[in-house]
Amino acid sequence: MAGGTEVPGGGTRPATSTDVAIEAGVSQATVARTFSAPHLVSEGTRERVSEAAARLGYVPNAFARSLKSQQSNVVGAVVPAYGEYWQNVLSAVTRELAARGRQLLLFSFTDPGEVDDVLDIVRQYRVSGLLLASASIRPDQLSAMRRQSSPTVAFNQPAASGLVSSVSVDNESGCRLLASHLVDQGCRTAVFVGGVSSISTDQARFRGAAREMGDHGVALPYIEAGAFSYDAGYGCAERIARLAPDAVMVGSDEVAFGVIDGLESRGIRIPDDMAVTGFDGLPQAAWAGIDLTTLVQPTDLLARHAAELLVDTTSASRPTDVVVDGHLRIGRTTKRSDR
Amino acid sequence: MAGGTEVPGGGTRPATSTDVAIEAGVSQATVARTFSAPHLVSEGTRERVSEAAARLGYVPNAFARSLKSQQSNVVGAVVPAYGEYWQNVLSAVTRELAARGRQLLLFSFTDPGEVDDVLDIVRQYRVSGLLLASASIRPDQLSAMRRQSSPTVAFNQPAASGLVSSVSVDNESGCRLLASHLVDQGCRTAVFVGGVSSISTDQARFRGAAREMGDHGVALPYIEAGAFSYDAGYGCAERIARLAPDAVMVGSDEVAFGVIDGLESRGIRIPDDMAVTGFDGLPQAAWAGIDLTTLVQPTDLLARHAAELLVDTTSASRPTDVVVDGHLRIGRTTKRSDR
DNA sequence: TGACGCAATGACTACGTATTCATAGGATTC
DNA sequence: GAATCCTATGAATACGTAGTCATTGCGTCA
Repeated sequence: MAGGTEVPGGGTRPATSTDVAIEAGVSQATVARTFSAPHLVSEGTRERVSEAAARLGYVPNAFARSLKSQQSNVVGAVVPAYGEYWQNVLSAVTRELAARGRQLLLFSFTDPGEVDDVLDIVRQYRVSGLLLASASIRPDQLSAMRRQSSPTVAFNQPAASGLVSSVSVDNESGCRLLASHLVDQGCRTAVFVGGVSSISTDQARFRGAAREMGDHGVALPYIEAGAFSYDAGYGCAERIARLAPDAVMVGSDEVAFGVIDGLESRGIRIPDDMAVTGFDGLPQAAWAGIDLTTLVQPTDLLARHAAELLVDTTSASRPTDVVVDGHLRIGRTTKRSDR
Repeated sequence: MAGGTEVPGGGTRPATSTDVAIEAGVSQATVARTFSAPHLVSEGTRERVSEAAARLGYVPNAFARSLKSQQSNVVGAVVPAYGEYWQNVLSAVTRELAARGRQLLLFSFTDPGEVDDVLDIVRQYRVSGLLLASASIRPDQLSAMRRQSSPTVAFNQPAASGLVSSVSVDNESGCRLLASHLVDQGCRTAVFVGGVSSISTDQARFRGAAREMGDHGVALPYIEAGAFSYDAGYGCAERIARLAPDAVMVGSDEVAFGVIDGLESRGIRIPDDMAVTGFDGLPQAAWAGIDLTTLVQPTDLLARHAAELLVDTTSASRPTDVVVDGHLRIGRTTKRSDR
């Protein structure tokens, strides 16, 4: 109920294991054991200590523990500050890590150039694992993590292979599925709208789409939206309209939502005039008003794999690449009513 | 470049300030000062130390620093695991805190009942501030935070007043704005769709809407969706349709998106048959395909206020309640074409 | 009965840093 | 030229915990 110890200033400082020890009439070591290795303490003592601790409002100091035990139970996450997709990933990973007794120290960046500076801060926290959602990172930062034996997992950045583990959806074959579906629907001309062409994921998706389309004799010009955002997609409508393809394959759902609205604002009907596909399987894609055909990433599964790699300390020394299949979601944006 | 010190196991341990001291030929104290109080170190020494540190890949150990200096620079955030709204808030708060040199330790919960357990873990980290997005919390947890002189900020939980600070939008007058707009549009009968009626925010919004409607002689029955989600909103369509009101005021955008789709799936046209309003001003509300009339919360401003309170250590002892006005966003969901 | 083993506990130390105190020069003042 | 002050540095210590080692008490077995 009460808690803390009075301190000159008039405030209080949180109770320490020593305070509890005095209160319970045992040694500090016994208090520590009561919390971190209860089986080494006799029933009666354990009870007495617990009561004293409750009385003082004692909770162990995580910093002191980490310092002494040389491990933190804290996983760092470095993710872009914006983007529907990453918010969902973060949310899923947080849940998985919590289930494994890990805390998440969150860092966000707006510009990939900031990542290296952010990583210097991350390293200060001796994180026991690191989740990375950025491709451009100085190799020495990665090897520093590795030397600390801290598992590092690149999320949906398969290009990071070699130095660190990675977890990602099979972008290429996912796009082949989408392309193949479009061809089945009778698509003869198409366009691919990417977010940022320098991102490896963007490249893999385009590659998959272009190859499948190519196998069916359909050319697939690339249009760069410039960002992975709704607005960027909306702004592509004119360039797309000029090409007047049967289908528009968009590299991400969020951009696709913008593309759809942009096209419709120009009087182009979807799917009758043009079919549209996305990629990611965001919750919004399933909303009845949108009902986008897309490739659904199994986010929970990906998060689970990531969490397992992050918790497994041996994974730092042998980077593993996990690739998971997504599944096709067929919505109204590719259902031609006239065929 | 290189980094760490060889250790029996064959791995390495991160370099310490003592390692750097030896490398640079100075004392550990000087190394510490170079990083935390550079002005106390002479130009030449500072340079020599920095070089040695770079050579060893040294970064200060945040745990040791926090332990010694008795402050952590880490802000805890306890937010619901799901919900579009919270993801946006989290993202905004993260940015604001990063700009103030604070790190975010993230905790999520699925069920409000978990919050108390989560807070026990949070307290272990001696966070220098705590962002709370849950109303139901044991008072002794709050007073424990206060004794630590750690500012605690309830985000959009104005009912938490008294013990902790809070930052929120003016829910009641926001809903009055929406209601007033609907009345202007000729609305004579209406329904309010809440998420979870026990949440104080939900109550405040309903109260504001009901009062304003009452002032104009319009009754406002309350329907509970049961959750703040798209699906919950979608599932309300039948109950709403049965009442056949002119307008549906929904307590949150995410639920409103579901309500709209649910109503349209039953052949109800929006806004011609029913007008719909939301609350929050999520990014999706502005999407052309949705274009929802809603009350836009100034999320960035709210986040800034929260960050400032969290950084200001004096705010722990005198809880402050910040209330900010939202602004009306008028979309197609309330524009009757026939009037 | 003595030797042994096990369970429970206490004394003590180390983790890596920030900070206090002390010290050594060098510059400044009277 | 001595007294004084300031700057730069080092030695030593404490933060709160986990774990190592030593000690005690007690039951077991020969």
